[in-house]
Amino acid sequence: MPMITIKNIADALGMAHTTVSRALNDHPHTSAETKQRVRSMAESLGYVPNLGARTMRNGASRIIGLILPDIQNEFFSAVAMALADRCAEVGYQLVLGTSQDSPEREVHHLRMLREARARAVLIAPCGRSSEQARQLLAGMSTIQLLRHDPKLGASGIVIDDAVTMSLAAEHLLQLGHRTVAYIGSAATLSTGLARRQGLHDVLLKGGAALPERRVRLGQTLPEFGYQAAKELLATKSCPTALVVGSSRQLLGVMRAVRDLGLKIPSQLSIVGYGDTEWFALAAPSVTGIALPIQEMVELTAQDLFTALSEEPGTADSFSPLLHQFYGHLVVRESTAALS
Amino acid sequence: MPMITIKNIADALGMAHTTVSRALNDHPHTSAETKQRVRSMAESLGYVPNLGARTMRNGASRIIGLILPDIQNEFFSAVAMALADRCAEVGYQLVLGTSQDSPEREVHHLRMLREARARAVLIAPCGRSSEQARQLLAGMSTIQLLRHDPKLGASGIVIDDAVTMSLAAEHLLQLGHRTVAYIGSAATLSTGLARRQGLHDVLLKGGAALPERRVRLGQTLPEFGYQAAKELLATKSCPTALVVGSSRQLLGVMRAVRDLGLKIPSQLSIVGYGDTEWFALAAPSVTGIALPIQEMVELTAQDLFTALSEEPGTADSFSPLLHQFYGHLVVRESTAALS
DNA sequence: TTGAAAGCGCTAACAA
DNA sequence: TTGTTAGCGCTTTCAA
Repeated sequence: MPMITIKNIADALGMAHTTVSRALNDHPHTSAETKQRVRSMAESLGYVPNLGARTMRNGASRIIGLILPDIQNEFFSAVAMALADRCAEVGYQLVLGTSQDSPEREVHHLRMLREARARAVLIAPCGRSSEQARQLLAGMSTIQLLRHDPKLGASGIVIDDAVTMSLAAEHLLQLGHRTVAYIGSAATLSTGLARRQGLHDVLLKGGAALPERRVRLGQTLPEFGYQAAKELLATKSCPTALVVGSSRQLLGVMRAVRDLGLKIPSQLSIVGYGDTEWFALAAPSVTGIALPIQEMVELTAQDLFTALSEEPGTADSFSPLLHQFYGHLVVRESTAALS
Repeated sequence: MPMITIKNIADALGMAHTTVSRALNDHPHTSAETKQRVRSMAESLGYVPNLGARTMRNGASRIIGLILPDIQNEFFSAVAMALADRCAEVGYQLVLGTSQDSPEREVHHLRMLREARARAVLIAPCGRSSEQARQLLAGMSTIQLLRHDPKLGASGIVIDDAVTMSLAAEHLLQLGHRTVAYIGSAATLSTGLARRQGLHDVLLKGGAALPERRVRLGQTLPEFGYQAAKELLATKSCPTALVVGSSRQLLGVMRAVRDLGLKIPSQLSIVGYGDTEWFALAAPSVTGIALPIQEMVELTAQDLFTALSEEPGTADSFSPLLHQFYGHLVVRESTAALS
């Protein structure tokens, strides 16, 4: 089955292929009759335009790149879902790449996107982005998402993790906790750093230190949470409260707590970062910090369209702001006053 | 910042652009010295190949299309994640489209993929795929995934939902349940139909009918599960067991059960389809049917590469089989013998 | 081993 | 309103 081109249509209709092109693109100076004839012929021949040719001609494709560390994370998958919808609505295609927090993978995807002449790139930087990544990004309209790396540009749509995480600290201080532990994502991520910092600072001010030995940072996987929780909770100086910076890690933590036979919240209070659907169903239900995902996605889509409506040449000029969002605490059964 | 082309490189080096092309593509009949000179010049000029031009020239792109109903579903997001990795490994780009179970959206994505001359398409059909979708798919290497629509081709990688769901029926019969209700996905989906059928047939054989009035089919969203559960459990002839065909719906069901103040499992046994991570953490923990997601993804990737290694012209000839997988029951606290 | 020429499908000037 | 010509960047003949 050979691909039909505008030339085939032109031949079949005995006209020039440029006329066909104009008719298909609804060019103003074209007779209504021609348009009609061309379109029905295109239809009956099964014509499918060649995006590659169009891209070459126009110098830009209709591809939007989305680079996320991971797409199992409900946070990221919500973003991917919403953006996929929005892109389709305006006739763009979404190319998805997962970096798995690896700078090499990140740069690979950026390179491919550049090769495809992507119209814009949405990226949650891996935290150790290479110089090459910076250069590649510099040539494309970029929106940083959920995570922010100043090296890659000023603009971004993020959560103020320090302030948001401090809600957990205040909540626990209020309940009388003074020995708090933390499990979270690696310090190489902007989020990992800020969350820990926010927790640390407020706890300290409240007279509760967060020493290294009660902190475990690592991959946002259930497995890491499990290991870290086992380590932290097996010590003699067992903390009275535990904050977990990633809902994926929290899954593992809950399993560990169950294995260790710890009673929540009487023996240990737990606060999770995020507010995944299962938090309310867990035994006991988990106190979490709800994040305004929908609002962030909304703004991202808006920024994206602003970027798309600008000249393809002027990269990164559309939105030089860092938008900060804030979460709110949702208290459930997993936290209680220190008895 | 203008885009560098092979012509620019050629000019800078005083050679023909064809030589540059050959050097960059590691063509056999090219001197090692030329290759070296060309490559370092390409590097220093910041050359980025134009995929559009290459696509036009070759008649095929390096794009893989992935069309899923939804990507929040852990089932689908696991697939998307794994495939994104695999595609990147072999230098392909993954274009993600979400159909939201709408035939129109589905056909839109297929059309765009065809326009982009996608090398292959992986699709979980929406269940009411249009004739146009069939035609578009016929021109591309296709692998049906997780769901199967015979209209769109014989091959596919799916779960034998009827047999797998019958595990739930057997389990409940064994526990003495005879009044079972079912909440699941729409009958337009191959999965929706098969799951209900599998449950129905085995229950009937065991002397427990599954009448219409104890069945609610609809969208795989928590909200639908919530409503459906409220309806089913508020009746006088309240069932003693409830099977839920979608883990997303189950989230809503659990909320409804909690709102209604029903005791699980003493007043109601619950079996979920799938075995999401939170099943083990819920209160009470949920009996589920674990599905071999990883194995399926593995096979999908394998089939995909077979397809890629074949001639671009010969669509759909690579894997004319329907691979069926089976789940297994994981018994937890939410099911108990009828007292 | 390299160069010259042609053409992939499309659109934008310009001419008719 | 339509046709002619040219060129986007690349690879593949074919010739040198």
